[in-house]
Amino acid sequence: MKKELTEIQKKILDYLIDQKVSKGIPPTLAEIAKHFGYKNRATVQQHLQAIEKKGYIKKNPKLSRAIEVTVEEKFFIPRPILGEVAAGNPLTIYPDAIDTVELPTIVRMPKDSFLLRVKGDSLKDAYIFSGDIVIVNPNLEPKNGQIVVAILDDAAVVKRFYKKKNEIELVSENPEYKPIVIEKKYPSFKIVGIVIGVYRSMNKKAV
Amino acid sequence: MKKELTEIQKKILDYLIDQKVSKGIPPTLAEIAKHFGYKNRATVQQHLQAIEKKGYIKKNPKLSRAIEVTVEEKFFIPRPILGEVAAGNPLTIYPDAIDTVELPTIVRMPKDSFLLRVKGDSLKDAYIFSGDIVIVNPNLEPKNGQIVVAILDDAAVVKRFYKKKNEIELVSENPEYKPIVIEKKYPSFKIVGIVIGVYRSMNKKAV
DNA sequence: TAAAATACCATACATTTGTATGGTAAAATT
DNA sequence: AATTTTACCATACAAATGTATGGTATTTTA
Repeated sequence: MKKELTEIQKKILDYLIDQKVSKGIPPTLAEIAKHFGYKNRATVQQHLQAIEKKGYIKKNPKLSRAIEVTVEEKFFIPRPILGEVAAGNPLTIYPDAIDTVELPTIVRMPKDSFLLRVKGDSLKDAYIFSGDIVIVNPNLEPKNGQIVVAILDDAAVVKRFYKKKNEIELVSENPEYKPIVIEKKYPSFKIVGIVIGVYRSMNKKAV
Repeated sequence: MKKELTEIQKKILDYLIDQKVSKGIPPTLAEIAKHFGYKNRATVQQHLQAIEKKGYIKKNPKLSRAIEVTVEEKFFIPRPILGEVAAGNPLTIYPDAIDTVELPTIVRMPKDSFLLRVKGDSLKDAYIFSGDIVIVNPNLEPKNGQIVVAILDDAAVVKRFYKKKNEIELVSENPEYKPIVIEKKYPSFKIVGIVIGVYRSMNKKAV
C-alpha cells in the first residue's frame, strides 16, 4: 500500500495530471511554482521529491518536464474534492450499471482532449460500443443530452448527461441499464469531460 | 495552400507527432537531434524553423518542448489514390463521398490513407452508421470479411468483402440490402481500399 | 516532550534548452 | 550561370531548468 499523500502533495499531483491532460505536456518546476504561488522552485522540488518517495511519480533527473505519473488509475482516484469523500451517506447507485473505463496513455489531442476506451455496452444505442475509443474534451461544460465521462466513487462512467433541478442524471442508452441519479452535492462525483468523438479500429475486435 | 515539406522535414514532423502520441510530450531539440543522429541542435533548430515557416508547427519561444503541431488534418485529406481511381470516372461524379474532416491525431494512420463519409445504413450491423467517417487504406489487399470501399460504376460503396471462385461479393450487414455480386472482370469495378478505422464526431449530427 | 515530517524561504550552480551567428557543401531553382 | 534552398557543422550565450544546500516555522508522530 502506498503512503498517503498530504493535501498539498495531492494538489500538486492533481496539477501534474491536469497539465498533462490539458496541455499534453508535464509542467516545469517553475510552472508549478507559479501556479501555486511559490516564490521559488525549491519548494516544488521538495514536494516532488516527497511525492516520488511515496511512489506516485517518477522523475527523470536533469530532463525538463520529465515527470511521469506512475499511478495509472491516478486519473480516477480521489482528487482533492473526492478526497473529502462521504461525509454524508452514499447514494444508492446501481453498481452493475457502472462502466469502468481504462485510461490509455494520455494522448494530446487537438483540443486538449484525451482518450478513453469504452467497456460495456450501456451506450450501444448511441452507437458507442465496447472497445471503442472515445475522445474526451475536459474543457467543456456539459449540456443536456451530451455524452459525458464522469467519476463516481472509484469508477468512471460514460453516459448521457441530463441536468435537472436538484440532481444530475446519467442515462444509458441501453434500456437494460437504469439511469444513475446524483444529487448535486454528492462529493465523489465529478464530470471529467465531454465525449466529442468516437474512434474504432477495425483491426481489433470489440471486446 | 501550405508549402510542401521536404522529405527530412516530413520525417521530423512525423517524429514530433509520434513522440507526442507515444510519450505524450514533445521532444526537445536535443532529443530530436539524437534521434536523427545530428551532432548539434542547431540543425534541428533550422529544420523546425523551416517547418514552422511552412505552417506545420508552432513554437512557443524559450519554452522547452513547446512545439505544437498545427496540421493534423494535413494527414487526412484525400490522397492522389482517389485521383487514380478516378481516371475513368472523374472525381466530380461522387463529390459527396469525399470530404475532409478534422481528425484527432490518434487516428493517425498509414500513409496514403484517406477518409470517406459514409452515407446510408447498409453497414449498421457492423457498427458503421450514416455520417461516420471511415479511414481507408488503399495499400492493403482485401481479405474475406473485411470492410472495403469499392467503386462500382459511378458510386462508391462501403461493404464487407468476400472473394469467391469467379466473383466478388459485396455484402451489406444490413439485411435490408442484398449482396452485390461482381464478376471478376467487371470493368468499372475497383477496390479502393480497406476500412481500417471508423471515426465519428459527436458534434455533428449523423446525416 | 523530543524527533520527524511538513511547508515554505533564499541562494547558488551545473546542465539543459532554445536560439543566434557564421560556415561548408550539395541540390534545386531561376 | 547565378541564386536560393536544403542540409548539415561548430561555437557562443542567455534564459530556463533541475538540483543541492541551508534556513525558519509549524504540525505531526513517536
